[in-house]
Amino acid sequence: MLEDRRLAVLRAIVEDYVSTREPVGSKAIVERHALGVSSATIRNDMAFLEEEGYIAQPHTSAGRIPTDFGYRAFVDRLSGVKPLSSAERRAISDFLAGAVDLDDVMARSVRLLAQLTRQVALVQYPSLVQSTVLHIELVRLSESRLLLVLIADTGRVEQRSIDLPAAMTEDDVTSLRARLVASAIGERCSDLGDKLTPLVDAATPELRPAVAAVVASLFEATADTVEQRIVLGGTANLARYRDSFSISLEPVLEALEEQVVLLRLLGEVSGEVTVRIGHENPVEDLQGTSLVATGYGRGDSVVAGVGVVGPTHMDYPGTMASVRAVAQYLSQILDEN
Amino acid sequence: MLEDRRLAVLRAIVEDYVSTREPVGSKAIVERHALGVSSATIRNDMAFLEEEGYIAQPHTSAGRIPTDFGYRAFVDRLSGVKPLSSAERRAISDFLAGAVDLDDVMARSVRLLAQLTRQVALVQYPSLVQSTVLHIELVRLSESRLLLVLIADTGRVEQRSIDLPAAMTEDDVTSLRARLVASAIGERCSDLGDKLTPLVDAATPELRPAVAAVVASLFEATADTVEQRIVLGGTANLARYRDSFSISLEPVLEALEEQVVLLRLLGEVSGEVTVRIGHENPVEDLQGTSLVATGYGRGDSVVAGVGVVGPTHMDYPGTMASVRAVAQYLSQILDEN
DNA sequence: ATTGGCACTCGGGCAAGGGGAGTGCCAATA
DNA sequence: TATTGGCACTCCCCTTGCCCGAGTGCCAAT
Repeated sequence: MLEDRRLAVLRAIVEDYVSTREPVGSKAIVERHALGVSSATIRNDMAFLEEEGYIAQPHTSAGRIPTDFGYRAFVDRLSGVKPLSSAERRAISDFLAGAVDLDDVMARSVRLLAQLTRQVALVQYPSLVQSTVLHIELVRLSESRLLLVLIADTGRVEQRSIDLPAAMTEDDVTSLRARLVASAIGERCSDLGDKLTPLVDAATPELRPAVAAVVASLFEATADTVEQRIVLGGTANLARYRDSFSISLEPVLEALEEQVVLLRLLGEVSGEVTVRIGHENPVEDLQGTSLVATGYGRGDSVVAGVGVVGPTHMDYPGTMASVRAVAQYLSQILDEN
Repeated sequence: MLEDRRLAVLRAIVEDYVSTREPVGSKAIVERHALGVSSATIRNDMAFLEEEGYIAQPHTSAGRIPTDFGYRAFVDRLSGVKPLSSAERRAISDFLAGAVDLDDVMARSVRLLAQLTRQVALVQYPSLVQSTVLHIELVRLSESRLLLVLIADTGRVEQRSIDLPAAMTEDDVTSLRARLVASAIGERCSDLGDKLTPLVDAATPELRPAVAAVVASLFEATADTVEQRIVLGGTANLARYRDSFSISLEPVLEALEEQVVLLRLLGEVSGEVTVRIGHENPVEDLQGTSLVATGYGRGDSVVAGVGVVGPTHMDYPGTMASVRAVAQYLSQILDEN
């Protein structure tokens, strides 16, 4: 009861601060939220909430702002599910329906998510490790150079050009291609190692180095350290929050340009929407920001992540709804292929 | 003689302003540049330069800053060629040498250029229109879906999935693939139209719609309106210039996220390094910035552009040198393939 | 054409002061 | 015990006024 009202006060502070970006005073709460008590009571509650670490004062005689801990409580216990309007849902499906290939799907998604949330959006390409091989193609560029193309069932296409240790004839290439196709198609990319090493051993001595080079290249292309790609968009939205980040936004922009950092951010997504608030963030330069992310994939398996980075004082319910919705549509598109 | 000194004064103003980012006064010029005249003389020259529109005063009793027109004169008549240090050249070639495929080359180039110039870098993928077809692959995803893969000699790989109007058997696909390969390989992508329409007419009546769909998709993939891709990097560098842009940097970031805008910027590059200063810029939101760009390609033909966007008070000689150098290395890499 | 001298202008920095929002505490009350 | 009105207090922030100095434009002299 009393506890309930205190949480209601916390909710009011979070909501008001998110929308106005200014410290919230006891009087403002009484005016904007019908809590049925006086501002003095609110003040008592606020003193309590501050003691517990949910809120803080920028300086004496200013209103309160939520701490990271306060946002955490808000997200965990106070924010209901905020369904998207049907117009928004329509916009999403329309927007993604027109995509012609995977690159296009990724580009459109990131743009869409940035628009919906008005924040920086991240979308990860489906992981190769989780995919199966749909097709492998070898193209002979010259007598000692090959182009290797790997097509995965998730729509990803990887290419590598290979400098051969020894010349190969067109016939050599054709036969190798046939053998690769026979051994690899339908297999998981992560299993390619086991499936393809026999090919090297089975090759004639003079071709063995060349075959080894091709298999190694295929390996390399599917190794989980390199194969990850993340696109990001909506960085312009950061500029709108220029003064919201205690520090300047340069380190934030810098961090977001590092693929490694982005991978860490989206590395641990699951089927649920995950929220990392401020200091909970593993990346130091992003500890003034929050991350809302989730995974998408075919059926149950998560093949990649999608998410949003923004100021800690973001609209969590709305952002979570948008991220979840985009992830659902991405899963759906993947299923259709 | 007198004219010469006035230009020297302009050069001094541009150089000092670029390095300090503060209005340059007559006394400062006398101190930092050995022009052999007094500050009063410089003042007279400055009054003249201001009248001619080369420089301006932010307010009475402040130093002068160059106008766009002043920068233009500086670039056209005053800036010598600033050769890169051999260390820089080495860094460039080392940096680009490790790339495994075209995507990697593009990603590394943009990163490199952003680092060298400490500004926002743009690199355009080689245009398909200018390329020839190296290989075409058709993969049968299901009985009514195909994946089309087009490999160009510039290293570009385009993919499209196609919903067929009618089912095709594996044999149908194999034979169509053979015919496509026979007609298209070695041709310019822009000529594909002429070369492939006969295939549609030659197809059996029941397959004709399917063949038409494939050819249309191939068309679409090589149409010059869609096929352009530009990567950009180093946006964090914009934040360092936060206050340099008269306006805020949000519109700049926004403009840079529009592919259409980037295409306009790099659309008219030639073999020479081109500089667009402030208002000379065709994109309204970027009229507070300058563009330094050039083309790269195999031999004489320009297949794509590369460039840098930064504040008008940038180090033009240095930036031009970096852009030119990166373009040269890109051309070289293209040649090797 | 160049120079030294001089009056003038204007922006930015600094201190002082008032207004106001918001707080904490206390005594009174249901 | 929880709530409330009242009140004194604190500090931020905006405004005002002021001075300083950098930089200019002009002029008379060379």
